[in-house]
Amino acid sequence: MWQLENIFEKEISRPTIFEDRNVLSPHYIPDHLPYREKEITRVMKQIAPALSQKRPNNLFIYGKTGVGKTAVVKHVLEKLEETKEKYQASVGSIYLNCRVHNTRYQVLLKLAQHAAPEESFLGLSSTHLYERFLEYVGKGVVFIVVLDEIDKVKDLDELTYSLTRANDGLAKGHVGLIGISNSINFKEKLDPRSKSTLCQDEIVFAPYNADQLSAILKERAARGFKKGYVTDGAIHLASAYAAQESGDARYALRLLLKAGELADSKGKPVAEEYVKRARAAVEEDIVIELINTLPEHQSIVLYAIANLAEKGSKYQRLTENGEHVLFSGEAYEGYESLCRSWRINARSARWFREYLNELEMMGLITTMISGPGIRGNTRLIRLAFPPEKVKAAVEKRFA
DNA sequence: ATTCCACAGGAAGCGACGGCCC
DNA sequence: GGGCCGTCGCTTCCTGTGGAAT
Repeated sequence: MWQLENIFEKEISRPTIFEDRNVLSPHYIPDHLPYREKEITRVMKQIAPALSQKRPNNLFIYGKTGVGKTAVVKHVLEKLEETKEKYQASVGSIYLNCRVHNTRYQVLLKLAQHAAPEESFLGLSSTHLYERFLEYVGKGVVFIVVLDEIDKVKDLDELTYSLTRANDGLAKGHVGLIGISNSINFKEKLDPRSKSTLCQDEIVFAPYNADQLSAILKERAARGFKKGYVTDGAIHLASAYAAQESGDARYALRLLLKAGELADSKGKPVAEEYVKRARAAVEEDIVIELINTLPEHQSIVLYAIANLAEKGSKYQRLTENGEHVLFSGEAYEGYESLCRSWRINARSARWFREYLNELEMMGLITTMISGPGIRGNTRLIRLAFPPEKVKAAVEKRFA
């Protein structure tokens, strides 16, 4: 008992270089969003009519991950809530992430629950939920619905239809829709009608460049770490890395946080070397995550390749720069025997080739076609990451 | 030049599954 | 709730390709 308490106390009282770790978390929404002033005003303009009980415009927001789409919209919603208090406007809003609520029913359920928080909607049809929501809006409320990752909704056409139809059927009150997505091609798949209602206005968020990322990181670092515990060099390096990776601020923050953790365990300020190590660590986290979500047979194929790459074989060749490569035929044999020992039915060779293509697309392996010097027309496979790490990740998944 | 090898990847088809329609 | 249709994941079959062996 005593020991346990002491460990807790020790952990708590241990000196740390962090001032407030939350500021560095990807979920944190800062009050100030640098380089997004234009976007903020545009979003505000679209929904401003709501404050004078008029119908707001629907809006579609597009941009790659980590460019501040969600942060901007959440920020605007907060401002909207503040302002409505002041003007006593009858305005409501809800933010939903469609990865969690990915059907028409689930979205409508959240809307109904928002409309009548004390009621239970267990076992009710989506029509009923919809009616309940309309009843609420019909009292003269202007309601803003934000659907983040809107491309994840399975029956989006039906959902947008319901929500826009609400406007036609109501004498008082309006519904405004804001859709957020990181894939622009997805809207081409939409029914033309939902496309035209949803995309009344569009905003495209551009990726951040290295200087902008640097400024963002600096601002966060100033609040996340204790004074003087982050070097400018570290910040510049982290932003440079992230700028290469499609200007993703979330990635930049992840790097900084990881570098912070590494430095913290040594009680040293965050310097460039920690950022470098953080990049490797973050990269590894991402790869492990990727392997964890791989379909069963793809992970077995990967494991088989790692196995062969590790222990080598008679067919194994070396490229000019001395790296190990495998023949696809032999990799298939390895996969087959692995399946046998794990008592799993192996897929056909044809499908195996398809798996190879997918693994290559995910960057877990690289392949090249055999040139002169090798009999036949085959692919040479090379693992993109150290075999031990790949094997460990697969084993963890399989256990 | 011809045949053989060791595959790549397209085409067709098959069974299971999910959604939709009456 | 049963019939139908589209799609997914997969197998089987097949033609193509590029270099090696003869």
